[in-house]
Amino acid sequence: MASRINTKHEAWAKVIKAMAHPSRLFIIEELHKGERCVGDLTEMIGADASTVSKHLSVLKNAGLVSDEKRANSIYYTLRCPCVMDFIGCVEDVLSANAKEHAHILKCCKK
Amino acid sequence: MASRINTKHEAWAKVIKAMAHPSRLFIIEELHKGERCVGDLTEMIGADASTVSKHLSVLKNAGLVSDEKRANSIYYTLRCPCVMDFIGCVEDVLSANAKEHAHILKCCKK
DNA sequence: AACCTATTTGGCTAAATAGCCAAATAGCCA
DNA sequence: TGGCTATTTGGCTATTTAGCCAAATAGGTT
Repeated sequence: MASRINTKHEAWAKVIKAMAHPSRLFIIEELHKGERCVGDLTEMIGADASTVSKHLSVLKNAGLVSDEKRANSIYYTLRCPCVMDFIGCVEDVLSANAKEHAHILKCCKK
Repeated sequence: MASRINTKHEAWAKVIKAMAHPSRLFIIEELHKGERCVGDLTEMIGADASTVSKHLSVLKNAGLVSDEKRANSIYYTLRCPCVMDFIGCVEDVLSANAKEHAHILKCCKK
């Protein structure tokens, strides 16, 4: 049978892949609070400015953020704040994992 | 300043990274409809069984799916169906991208 | 026990990604 | 213009990932 993976799944993956990095999730979380410029984010993340810039360009290419130049800085904005809603679900997954782990420990102790 | 990236962001990234692949998103979508065994998914995806098995183990390690052996097959289940809700938001991002792209084309034509 | 069927693991290669440094660029200000 | 600040790009290396094949494993069945 022909593969049922199609462009739709690839498009989804592109966006989700752009989110799949600790620094980029930090950026998303931070931008959810409000726009930030590259320098601020760089200082908060504590990595090389070029590294942060590249993370921002990954997010921008995926359409997750947009940028605007003002004064002598570039300000980034989260385009679809709904992406942060997803984190709640991710936390559900993590707490389910933690619960299961605790359960396994409990069983083994007996 | 010390980095503000912490374990939280790494844990989030782990889960999201596990989702960030077309085949794995297909699997998630399919499991959202109901449990499926490896053979069924393999046929639908049209890749090597070992490849699909590895995708499933990525999802399982992230805690996104669980498996249960029954008869002579292993059935996989989506543990937190909420992950599919997120796709709606991803679609929002994609349609915002499409809209912007159309807008740019329109501007250039003039 | 020997045999199936279903699934996983190991080994390999090709491709993608993250991060740093150094250099280029862009716009502001003297 | 020349210098300053902020940001991006290029180049490199180390690491991770995807996918295939072949081999191993796990249970059920005869």
